[in-house]
Amino acid sequence: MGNPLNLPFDPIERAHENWTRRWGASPAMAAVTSIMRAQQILIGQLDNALKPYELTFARYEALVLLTFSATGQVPLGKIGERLMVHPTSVTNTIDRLERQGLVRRRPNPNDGRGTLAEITDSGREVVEHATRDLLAMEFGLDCYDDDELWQIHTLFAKLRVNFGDFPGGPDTMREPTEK
Amino acid sequence: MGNPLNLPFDPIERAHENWTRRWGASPAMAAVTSIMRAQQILIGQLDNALKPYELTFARYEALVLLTFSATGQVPLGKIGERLMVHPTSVTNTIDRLERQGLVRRRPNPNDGRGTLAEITDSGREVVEHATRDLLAMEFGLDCYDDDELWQIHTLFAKLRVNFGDFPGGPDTMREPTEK
DNA sequence: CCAATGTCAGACATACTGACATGA
DNA sequence: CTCATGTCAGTACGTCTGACATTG
Repeated sequence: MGNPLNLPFDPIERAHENWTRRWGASPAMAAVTSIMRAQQILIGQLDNALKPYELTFARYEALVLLTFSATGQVPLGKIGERLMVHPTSVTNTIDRLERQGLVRRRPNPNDGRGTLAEITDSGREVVEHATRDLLAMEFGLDCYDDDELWQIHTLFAKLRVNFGDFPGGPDTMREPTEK
Repeated sequence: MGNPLNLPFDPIERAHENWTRRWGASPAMAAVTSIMRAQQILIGQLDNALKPYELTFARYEALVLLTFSATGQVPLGKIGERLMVHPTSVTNTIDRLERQGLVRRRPNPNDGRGTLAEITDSGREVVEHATRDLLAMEFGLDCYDDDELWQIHTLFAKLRVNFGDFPGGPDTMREPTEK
């Protein structure tokens, strides 16, 4: 349901009221539901904006990652790590990008087991255009000012640290310490 | 990838640095990526907690909605509306719940075209247990205090209003006005 | 021998499209 | 007649598991 609901009321608020009546207030429940819907809205907006390029947001992210590398080549394993996706998903994503001619597979010269994904000229071109489009729509977050966007980022960094994505602390977090 | 990444650095922060170097700072890009990862983490935690009951979070939500109804019956269309999912997804969800014996389909006596989903006794039992488990883990958001949870809810209500889910304004939003 | 890399097959969840039967 | 409700078939995408060949 990547379409606006157009309801006369807030379905999440409504659910939370019923919930409270039954099991007691749970701000966590309300928050989780909000996050789920937000993600659903955003992925819909992004995939829609990328449709002209026959990209999904996942494939777009992979392409962008490749342009960040000096050589335009990245081992598949590292792609999965950086994009936080499963190895088999990487295989799948690169398969599609390769079929579209945006990426090429190459044997990794430094590791006979490994494979590199290399972005093609066509891939670089597509990334530039797609990025312009996404920036123009502010990634679907145009209703927020920079302060709020930063708030979101900070808020969820906490969740990711708590989950174990990365250690947190002054070295990996943005909050400037004395340094 | 519903597992902790265990990286020595924050991959999102890293991506944002590269991004900034290439296209200029985009807090929206950082925020979107954070939201995506947060959702991925949460859905993993929730589905994991619900595994003993052979439920996904989506199916759990449907069950909860049914318990909110006085009669335990809700038309399929209304389920889709409240849970913000596609009609065909509702059919699918109810199919599975029915196969599990947690829900029964009944013809809608008030509308010959329609179908009601009715929760079974077994379904009610499962919801109670599952809910206890989810509350115990605070829906995966145990790293936040009530203030932060409320902040999340408010922040994303803005996005949902902006997208067109519901009108917003004092009647549908929590922010108390003079009334 | 053990560990890591990537692929493949298969299962599952969700979303969406288009077509359809039924009934309001 | 038109519109709404729900189902079905088919497609796409992403996740995950388990098995596997290859190489470090």
